[in-house]
Amino acid sequence: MRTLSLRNVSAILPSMKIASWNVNSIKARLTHVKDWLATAQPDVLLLQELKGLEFPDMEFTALGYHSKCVCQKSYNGVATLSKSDIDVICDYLPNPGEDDQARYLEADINGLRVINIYLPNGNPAPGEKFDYKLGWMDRLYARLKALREARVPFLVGGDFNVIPEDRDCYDATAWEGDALFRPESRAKFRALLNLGLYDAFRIFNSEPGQYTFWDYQAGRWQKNQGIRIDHFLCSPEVTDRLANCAIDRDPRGKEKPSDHTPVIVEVNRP
DNA sequence: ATGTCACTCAACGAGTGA
Repeated sequence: MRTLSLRNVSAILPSMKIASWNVNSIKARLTHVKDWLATAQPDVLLLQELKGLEFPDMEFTALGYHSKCVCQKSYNGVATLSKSDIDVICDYLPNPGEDDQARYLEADINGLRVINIYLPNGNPAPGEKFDYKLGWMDRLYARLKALREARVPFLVGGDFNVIPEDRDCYDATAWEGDALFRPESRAKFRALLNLGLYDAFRIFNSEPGQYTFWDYQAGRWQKNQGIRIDHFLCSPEVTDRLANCAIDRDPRGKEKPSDHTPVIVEVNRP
């Protein structure tokens, strides 16, 4: 009798499901997140905008998830949940300066480098906050460039607070001048792509009207007047392993929802 | 549509950020 090689065993395992979700307060959204984990069953979930120092890690342990978080009082905050061990590489954007805000968590999970980001909003623009956003994007660029040069297969997911193209916005005119849509922000987003990264969603979907965020105000959700600002960018090695990328609109339609909804990628095992 | 939601301080609402 022949024994399966490790490679063959690996090949028959299901793909790894990795999701990202800006929850706009983990305290306010705990039930939503637990319910979604139970139905969607992702292997990894990247959370952004936790908005507090307390992170309910035991709630997720009870559901079979390890967790690592970077927290800050009142604002920002990111956490990575995973069914497998999380080996934290860095909990701040390392280069070429240091972060005073909780927006970055880089970790190895199942041999894959998974980076969770909450990119600064940057409004009002122009101004100090917009400058901070652009500087943060420069530092992200430097970090991802280093990973590319070191040939580290990775994916970076999270709330990028950037509308990449006109088709990612219900009304380009309405968003003109906004920090999420300004040419400077979009140019820096394209610079990330020019490192050789791929926008996972656009590998599998080309239609307009596909959004991840709808403002609470003015019935934007009911009218599907949203923007696509939550993304997964993948290095070429990971892009070659992509099985799918999709937006799950369901959580946005629940009672007391976050203004964002999850994005999910499926990555085949190597 | 000046439209909502969540945070904090200190309060029973105002200011801030998204």
